[in-house]
Amino acid sequence: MVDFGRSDDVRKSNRRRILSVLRHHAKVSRKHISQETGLSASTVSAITSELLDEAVIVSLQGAEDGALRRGRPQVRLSLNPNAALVASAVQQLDRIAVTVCDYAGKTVAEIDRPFKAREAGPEEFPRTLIETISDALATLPPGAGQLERIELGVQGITDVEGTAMLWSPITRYRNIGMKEALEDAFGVPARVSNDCCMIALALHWRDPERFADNFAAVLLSHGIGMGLMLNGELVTGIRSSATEFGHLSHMPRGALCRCGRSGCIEAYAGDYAIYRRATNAGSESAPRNDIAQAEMSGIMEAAKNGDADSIAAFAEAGEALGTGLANMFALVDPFPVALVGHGTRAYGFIEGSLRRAIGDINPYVSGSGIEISCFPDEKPLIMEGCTITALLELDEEIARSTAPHQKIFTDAV
Amino acid sequence: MVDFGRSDDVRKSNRRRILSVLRHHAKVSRKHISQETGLSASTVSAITSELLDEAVIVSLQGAEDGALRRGRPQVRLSLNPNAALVASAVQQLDRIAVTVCDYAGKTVAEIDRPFKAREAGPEEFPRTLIETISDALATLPPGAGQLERIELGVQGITDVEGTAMLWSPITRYRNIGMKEALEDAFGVPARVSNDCCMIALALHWRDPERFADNFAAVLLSHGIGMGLMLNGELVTGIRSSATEFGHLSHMPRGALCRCGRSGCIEAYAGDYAIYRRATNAGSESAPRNDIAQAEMSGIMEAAKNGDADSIAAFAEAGEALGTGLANMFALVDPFPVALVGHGTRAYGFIEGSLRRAIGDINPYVSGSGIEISCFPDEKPLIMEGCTITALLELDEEIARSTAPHQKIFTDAV
DNA sequence: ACTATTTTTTTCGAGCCTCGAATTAAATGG
DNA sequence: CCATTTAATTCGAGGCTCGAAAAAAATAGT
Repeated sequence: MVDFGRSDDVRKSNRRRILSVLRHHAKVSRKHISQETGLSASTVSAITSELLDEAVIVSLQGAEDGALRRGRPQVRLSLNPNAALVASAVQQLDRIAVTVCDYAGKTVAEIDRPFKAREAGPEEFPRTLIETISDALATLPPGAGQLERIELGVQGITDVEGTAMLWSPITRYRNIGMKEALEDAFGVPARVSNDCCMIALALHWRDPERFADNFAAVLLSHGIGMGLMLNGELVTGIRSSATEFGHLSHMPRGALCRCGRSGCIEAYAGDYAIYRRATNAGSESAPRNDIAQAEMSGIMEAAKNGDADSIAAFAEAGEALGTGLANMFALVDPFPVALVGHGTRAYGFIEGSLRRAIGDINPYVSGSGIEISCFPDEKPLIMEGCTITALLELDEEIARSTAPHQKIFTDAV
Repeated sequence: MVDFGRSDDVRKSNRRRILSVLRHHAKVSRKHISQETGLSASTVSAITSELLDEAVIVSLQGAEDGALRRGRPQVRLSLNPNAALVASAVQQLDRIAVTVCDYAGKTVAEIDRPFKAREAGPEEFPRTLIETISDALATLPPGAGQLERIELGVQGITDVEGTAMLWSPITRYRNIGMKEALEDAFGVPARVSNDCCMIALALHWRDPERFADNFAAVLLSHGIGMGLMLNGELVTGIRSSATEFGHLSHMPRGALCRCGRSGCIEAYAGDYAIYRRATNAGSESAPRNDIAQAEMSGIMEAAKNGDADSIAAFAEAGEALGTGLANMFALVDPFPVALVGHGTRAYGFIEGSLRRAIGDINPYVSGSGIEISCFPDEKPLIMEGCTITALLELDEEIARSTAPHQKIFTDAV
């Protein structure tokens, strides 16, 4: 329950709703906002003129699209691109990417450069990031808005407050603080989030029909991650970021996981697990962490040519994923699933056993009824998720910052 | 985000907050309410006098407790017991219990009588319930309030709307509608909920320190159930009621579960599973569903005397439960756990392997750090959960029903 | 060219609601 | 019996939303 008592909280809430409409639709008239929110035309008029004064939105003259109709034309309103800038960043095993977007969501600068995470010391993570963001900002023309927020997506575990990478597969260092360094460098709020959570937010934003209030995004990569949305809210841990789907127990006392335990889903479905099984290396053998994409392609090729071990490797991966999903479905009923990352290239070899495991474990669910879609490239999704997160936070802040309404009276006639 | 636009929504919200304070503390002064809610004294005065007019609350004269202090004494306010009645019911395998409480939460009538669920036809479930509630109401003196709500707790799966028992271990019939029959019979809103959810709510209400915003209640009985609270909200399925914790996969292709699948947690930790393992009956043998408490006590006795199979039975149960809990902890970080039901009598035999499994699977969590408490008797908890649910719904309805404030002017002097 | 019509947006007054200040109420202490 | 202290109520100010009326800005028709 929202905690509000005074009546200007009503104004804040209505500002929020109006900004939300503007965030969803590029150009909307006051009329449209009024219909969408259920607020009266007078209220919409009052709030939008406030937002115009604050230069949060702009009104677009002319450029009327569509048939000319009789009557006073609707004035289209839009978020003011120059109201702010947000920086989104993705730090991965081998690359670092930064995107700067304006307040209307358009990308205005992009950098994607190599970064050797394994060889980097703990202080290099924030430092490289600060450098890259600075470089991206330097490319902007002087007229652009001010940077207002930074959002970073990384693999691994972060704390719910978004201050640090508690653990990440891309480095052996723990507890690398990011938030504070970024905030000190740029003087604006920053957060670090789990990549899978960002992917889920991006999908929810991209296709709210399919990825509505309940769905999961599963990242199939060297490891296995999940971003889970339930009731329209991202599920995070109580203290740490993510639903560690990859480390659910699939098979007690089973295959060795790179986390050191046995029988995790990842120990069957991660790249290293598939590689290990396909090369018949024994489920207790140490996970390799330097498997090239070409090697995975080789296994797919072998499977295509009927190699029994390769086929079994993918089948066991599918079974582990399916069992894990079935467990999720037992907890909260079935929901659509997005598979993301390069692991989806082998979807053809995985799907059968995955669906069988879902069906096996939960007979109330026809295994084939689950909607599964694949997105091979995770990076743009992570980036999009970071951007939308930053923008929505900004919207929230703007909605809340309602200065006491002051009318200015002048003596002049 | 709460959807509110008009300013009387503020009043509704503040009514809600004041009612919430009154629900938590038996006798509170306006002063205290003002401090607790942060609302001004004048607002509290206005709203409480409204609530007094509506006879939702009463003001207690005299009966001052504590030291007499200088100054005008605080007037204690309380919820008006006669404002309403709510009926709570628990329908189990062998008994049906009904409790009627007044609006202040005091039990005013109770019935607990035998009911043979296995032999009952589908229509007997609502019918027996209606009879028992009627009988309970008949014992009340005429001055008592009006029945306003009915809340039923049952084992098994219900739909999120609370209309029907979709599946329950106490009967072979599916999809037994309860809500409509009860509403038709008594003319007030009714709901049917999963028993474990009610247990979780009761614990949250009883001991908000220990069972705060994140915890789980696990029912150890013939089957295994879970009520899960995250971020202060009960987790339910998308369509059906409950976190089917008992049917998470513990061991793929493992022991036969009474649900027909293999390897569920319940197939290791339910009474029938412990019995099966202790009697060395083979993990594929059909579950017995008529195991008496005495038989379970016998197994505990045997374990106490060193019987290897009995000890193994409990140890395997603990491992299955621990693995399941570790999976939950991987999803949302560790949280306190309440074990509920007669299965907790064997906690001494279960704890070791349970904690080992938690530690095994999640090394970040010292297995012994998880707070586990036992509540052998589940029935009063289910009942309490039903009552508090009904009362809170009533509070919500009363908070919302703010008639347009009408001052009555009379001509008389 | 000019007026009627249509549609959108703004302005204005009424009605709620909360708050702080002032007032009233109800007790104790000397 | 009056001063003091604390609680509760009353009253006016200010903010907010809403509906009605007015103003603005276009087209349609003569």
